[in-house]
Amino acid sequence: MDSFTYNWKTPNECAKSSQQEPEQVVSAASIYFASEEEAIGVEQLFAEPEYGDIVDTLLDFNTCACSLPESYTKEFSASDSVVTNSDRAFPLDAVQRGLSEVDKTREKFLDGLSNGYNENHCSISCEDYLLDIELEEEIPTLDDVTRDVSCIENVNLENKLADSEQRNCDVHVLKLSDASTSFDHDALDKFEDMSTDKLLEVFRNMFGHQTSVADKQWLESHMIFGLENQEMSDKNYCFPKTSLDSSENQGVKVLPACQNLLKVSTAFASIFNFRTKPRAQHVKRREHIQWNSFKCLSSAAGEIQLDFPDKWDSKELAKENLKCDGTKLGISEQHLKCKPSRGGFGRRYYHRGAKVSSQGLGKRNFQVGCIQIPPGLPIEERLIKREGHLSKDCRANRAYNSNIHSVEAQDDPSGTLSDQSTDSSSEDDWTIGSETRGTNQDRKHNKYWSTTEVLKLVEGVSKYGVGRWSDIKKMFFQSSVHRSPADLKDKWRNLLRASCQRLQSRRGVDAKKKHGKSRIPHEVLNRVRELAVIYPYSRRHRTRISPTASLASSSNVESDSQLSINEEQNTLNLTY
DNA sequence: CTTAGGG
DNA sequence: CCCTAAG
Repeated sequence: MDSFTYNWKTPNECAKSSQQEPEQVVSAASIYFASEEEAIGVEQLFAEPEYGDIVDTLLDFNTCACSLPESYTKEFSASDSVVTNSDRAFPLDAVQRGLSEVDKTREKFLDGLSNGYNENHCSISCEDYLLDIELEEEIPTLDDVTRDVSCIENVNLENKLADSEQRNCDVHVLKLSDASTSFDHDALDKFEDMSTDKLLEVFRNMFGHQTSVADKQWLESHMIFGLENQEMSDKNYCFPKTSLDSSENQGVKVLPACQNLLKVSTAFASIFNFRTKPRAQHVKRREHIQWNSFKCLSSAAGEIQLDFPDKWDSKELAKENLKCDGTKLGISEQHLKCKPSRGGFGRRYYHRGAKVSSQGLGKRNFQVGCIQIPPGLPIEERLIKREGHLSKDCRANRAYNSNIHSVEAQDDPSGTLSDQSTDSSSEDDWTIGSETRGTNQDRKHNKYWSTTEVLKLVEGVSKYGVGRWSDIKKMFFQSSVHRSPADLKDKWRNLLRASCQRLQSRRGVDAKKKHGKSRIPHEVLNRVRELAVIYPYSRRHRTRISPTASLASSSNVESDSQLSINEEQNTLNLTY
């Protein structure tokens, strides 16, 4: 897997997990400073008295400027890469030596560091810190790759990424080498002839600040490293952006390990970039610096495992999103209960059901709690009427309750579309809901549509067209009991609205950000618009609105749906 | 039974 | 998400 595995955990957690997950232990050194200033920053941090011990034992700044993980060195060494140079790599044996000596100091250090930092504080700080760094615009994350898929086949993109890891490494090495071809290595030789004082002066001129370290070898290596970084930044090199186009996905060029490496180094650049960051900002982030620096250094000693924070892990992020959805679900349902407009029929109706239930009719009432009973009829009559008027959904749910497992056993016949996460979670929710619905569940399924489901819907519409909802349901949503054809229709209507709104917001002021990021990828919405042009949403609606009417009303204020219909008509008029 | 459309 | 009208 990745050469870099960072556990952003507190010391205690790390100590525990290091025993539980030994396979995640990285090779001894796993810091890679993207810039000279990063290294200096760490050095300055540990130059402070309270960290003096740890500096001497953990990091040997006299002998190295940066460190690379063993696997990384192996991978790149054959290609004459910029970043691999043995005299700049962290001496592994030194680290391991320090490892045995450092136990007591480390404990002391951990105590000192965690003083005033409870675990929550640490994690929050890390998160805040990470949020503070704006990296996403520059580097596409793995999550972006998997989220911004434009068609369903790309769901397995992650696997492709993993499979092509080695190949892409070569690509990167080549690029890196290219970036350094113009680098004047001969100029570096003169460093050897310089005195230490001269080197210090050159160092100061080169990096803009004085170093407290006067070791000649250290200075040389730092300057070489800085020059090379300068070279790379002059070239404005960045990792190739991943194309979201499905036709190019076979050659995904972002290597996760390298990507993460870049992120880590960029993060450090952000921390230790004293020249570009205002002083106040630096001071403000001091606690972050200490904590993150500690983590990196500890990981260099192979003691503390560092994991990538959730923000960088697409799977974890997806899980978080699911969790968030669940939370939102709860909130929204609570909210719905309090909303007078919506709560109207559902809650009142439930109270009637409870009355009936108290008269010995038992659990059935929970199951029909969603059916509206005409008031005034005797209870028995109401029940009979209810049975006759049982909606499709309620019948389906009843059947579902009677044989949950058999329904669950059904699988998606298409086989290409797995919606396990949403299905299982929603079904779990539903199982719970059916037991407790009497008290706090008015609506049967207030389950948010996942991106996968939206993709399936788009796929279905593109295959069958708009209007054949039951066909789409049979074909793509057979395993999703809680998505009725009407739901698909409703969702399509909402998607249409969303895509239209997005179009409008792009024209004018981008007010969408107020409501947070839409989870629906742009590509999907674009596809929805395409399909809306091909398959007009409503034939009835179209015939109802005459072209003259649309022209007459075009100057007036219109609702989004009407506007979208009119837009479709205009497009259709143009194309036909 | 399915769909469109309103709420 | 639910309901109703219409086919």
